[in-house]
Amino acid sequence: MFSEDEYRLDFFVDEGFQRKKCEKCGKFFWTRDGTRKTCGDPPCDPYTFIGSPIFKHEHSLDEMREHYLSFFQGRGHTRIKRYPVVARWRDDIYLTIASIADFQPFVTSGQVPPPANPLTVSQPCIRLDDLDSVGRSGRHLTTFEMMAHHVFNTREKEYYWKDQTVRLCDELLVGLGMDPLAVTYKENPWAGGGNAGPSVEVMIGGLELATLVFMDLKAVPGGAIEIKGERYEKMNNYIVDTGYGLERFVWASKGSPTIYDAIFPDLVRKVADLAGVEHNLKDPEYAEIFAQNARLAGMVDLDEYSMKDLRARIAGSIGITPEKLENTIEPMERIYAVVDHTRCLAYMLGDGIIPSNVKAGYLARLVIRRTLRLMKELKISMPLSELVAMQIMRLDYPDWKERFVTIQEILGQEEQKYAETLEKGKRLVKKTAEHYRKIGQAIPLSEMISLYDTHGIPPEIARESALEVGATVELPDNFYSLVAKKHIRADQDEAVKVTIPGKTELLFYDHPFEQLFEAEVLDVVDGNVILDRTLLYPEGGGQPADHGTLERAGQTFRVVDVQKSGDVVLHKLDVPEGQSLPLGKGERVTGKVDMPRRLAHARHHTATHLVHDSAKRILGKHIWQAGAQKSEDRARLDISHYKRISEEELKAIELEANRRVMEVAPVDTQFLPRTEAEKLFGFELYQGGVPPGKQIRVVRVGTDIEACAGTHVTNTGMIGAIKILRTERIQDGVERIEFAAGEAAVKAGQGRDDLLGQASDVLRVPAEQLPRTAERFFEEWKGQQKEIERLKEDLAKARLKTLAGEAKDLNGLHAVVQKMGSADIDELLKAASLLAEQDYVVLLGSESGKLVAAVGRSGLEKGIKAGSIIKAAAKLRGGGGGGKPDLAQGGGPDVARLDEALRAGFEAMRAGA
RNA sequence: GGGCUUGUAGAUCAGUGGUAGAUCGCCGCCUUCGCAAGGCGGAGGCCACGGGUUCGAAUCCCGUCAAGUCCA
Repeated sequence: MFSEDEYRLDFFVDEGFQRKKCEKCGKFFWTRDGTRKTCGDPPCDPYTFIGSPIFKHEHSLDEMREHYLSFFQGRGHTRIKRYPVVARWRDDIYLTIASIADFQPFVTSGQVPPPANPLTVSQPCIRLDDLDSVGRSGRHLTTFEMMAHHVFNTREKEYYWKDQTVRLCDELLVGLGMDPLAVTYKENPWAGGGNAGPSVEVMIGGLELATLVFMDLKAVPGGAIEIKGERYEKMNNYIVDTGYGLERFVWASKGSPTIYDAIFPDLVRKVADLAGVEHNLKDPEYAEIFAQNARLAGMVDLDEYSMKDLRARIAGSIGITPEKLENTIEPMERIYAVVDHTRCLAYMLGDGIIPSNVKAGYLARLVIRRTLRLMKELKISMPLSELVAMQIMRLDYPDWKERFVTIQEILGQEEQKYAETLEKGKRLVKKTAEHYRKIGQAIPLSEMISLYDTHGIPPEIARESALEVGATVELPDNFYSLVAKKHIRADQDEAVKVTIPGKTELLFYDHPFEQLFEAEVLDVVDGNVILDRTLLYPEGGGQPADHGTLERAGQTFRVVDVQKSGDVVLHKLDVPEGQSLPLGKGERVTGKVDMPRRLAHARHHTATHLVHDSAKRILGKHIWQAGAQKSEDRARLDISHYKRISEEELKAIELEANRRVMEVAPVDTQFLPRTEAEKLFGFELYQGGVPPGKQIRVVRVGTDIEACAGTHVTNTGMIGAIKILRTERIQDGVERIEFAAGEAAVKAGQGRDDLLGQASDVLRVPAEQLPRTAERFFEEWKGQQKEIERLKEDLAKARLKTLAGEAKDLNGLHAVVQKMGSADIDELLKAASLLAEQDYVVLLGSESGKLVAAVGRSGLEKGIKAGSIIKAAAKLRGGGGGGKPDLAQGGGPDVARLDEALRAGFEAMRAGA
């Protein structure tokens, strides 16, 4: 917790603010209003701005954003462009959830200077935590713009801190026409993402318009300060992190019943029209329903209160029946949600998320499917892509409009895919429901969970289908929030890295083709040699470690692995287990790089950049690298793409990549300050993940520019050739391309020639005729299989008479026990079953070890079982058998003992009869 | 990254170790002026692929490929 001193600002004193304790929640707040007793935050205070706006003039989103940014620009801040809503520069979150997320982790940690200081930005953010409340509460959104001014102070230079931050905020609000007595600044310690600090919430009319965070603590185990159960200590840099809700500012300026009516009234009207819902806010009684709904929903958390209770309270307070309230409000809730979700999708897809069953793509699919369900409930038949198009058109992003064809295709495909999943699901539910109806039970919850978990059938839809057969299921109100909440955070690698002090000079960047180097042993750690300088490349960026040797006084040691740890490079030597390292501190060694291996890696690495660039040209701008791995004889590149890559596309990519090889284009590498590199080349730099540090290495191969620490050839011609080997779909929305470069490409081609050669040898035709010949052989083979089948049938019929003639009497039954030469199991089965049809008891055996028994009607009546006959007979051949009472088969490896087996079988028949 | 599920006729699916099935669709014949419906008959299956276990595998086990889905 923070003391009062943290919040006692000159500004508050100058302006005559008083610090008070809220009589409802007990929190401290600052106000100019001497009579105020509560903190201003619901539920301590209700919404009062609905119907009576906080600001003097109505503003649209664009107007308010511009007003805000130019306000701060005029007060010494640099306006910067928004970041994408996909947090590609982060590995701990998928989506940009706040403006400060743009600057984490490297700017906030002080490793990298900010793009400007102080700065202002309006950052679109996506949060899916409260997905279920969107549309219902009147205030929740999946997508919002967080307007912000940020300051990154250090011990050396402070721009401004708490006082000026609050002063600017107050000036902005007063400038917009706020009543100075209405605002409260509520004290609220803030913590998140490994940082913490004091903060104030800016409340007016019950609405939280902004949060001003003063981040000056970082999480440290055992730190001196405790907040919300975590230990923290002071940072050397301290950051002003503000967040002003653009949409809330617009809402506050209009005082509309809901935030949705304030920020996109045009689209709400359009979607309402499509759904055939009359939405007339000019009707005071009608508008009051939504206003009251928003006021009361503002007071509660939908997780805690059930919707039903809330509805009853609202209906009571307006004086209408809950039914009327529901009929009025429910369709509009869906319409609001559709408008909100389509804006969310515009941002997600516009910024390049490909829907998938994993990662950020899954979040996109979650929203897509939710929207489709809402549209279906509203009976809107328009394609989803058209609704998203409307959102894109009202935003000023030209590149999105350019990319719309792709977005349209993606959405169309998702819509179709979901329809198929539901269609399949409904059949499955009906079958399941049918089963439980027959045994007179309701469908158990476990079954419903399995339907959702395994087959993706939402419980509402399952219940609907099940109802047609007759079963009910309970469904918690916040089902989807629970799902999304679990999704929002990415995996965080908790592996604690021990940094080893010292620094190894990396020689391979400046001298990529030198083989020999002299070095001194700095240290030996855990069996690894640390040198003061090295030419050996440590594993990283999907490129495996170099191999080579270290030599000392005529003794040579093989280097089998090279890893980077902090600023040092560890060389693992091939030393038998249990033996200590033969090298010691301070010794001089001569190192040598295994050059063929290094070159193979370099070729594959540069080739990876070319294949990536070609894929982008052929498939579209939505292509991002999702991973890559190189080796000596092949490399693989994973790219985001929404459908399988066709043969033609693959060939086009291969050709395009090889054209770049033939152009013999130079490969440029340079170290640039991170912020400058980002400014010059954008986030497309980060294809292979985000490298740490101030300086990043930028590799330019033709039109492809990436941040990359790997070793490359110096021009594309050195690659020689690129041969694409195959593609694989490693996830929905991620395609893997495998290819070989250089010698490996030639060898891969030769390998394929070998396959063709071997196949043509077998069929004795030239390779050109292989497809035709193979097809002919396959067709002929199928025809012959059928012919054989028919012949066996005929053969069995032909033998029937002979076999029947050999029948022996067995207590009034006709028994046939015969050897059938080398007949196979099918022939035996056919003959035996034909005989059984004519009421014989049959046991047939072949020299190949097979036995078949069959029993006709009379035999069955006497209780003779074919299975018992077979078991007795097969036992003699060292095997077993079984089947149904009227037909059984068996056999054993002891093929010679056919006569004995038949005799034993006959005995079993006699015993049964 | 992990879990679960699936792959059988053109389509949808039965088939839990013993001769591969149903429905729809397709073809032919009957009926009709013609069409639909109906009746009769027929074609159509490397049971995804490769191994293993077994006398015997669509079925059990392992692997590969393809697909669906939930979660991190």
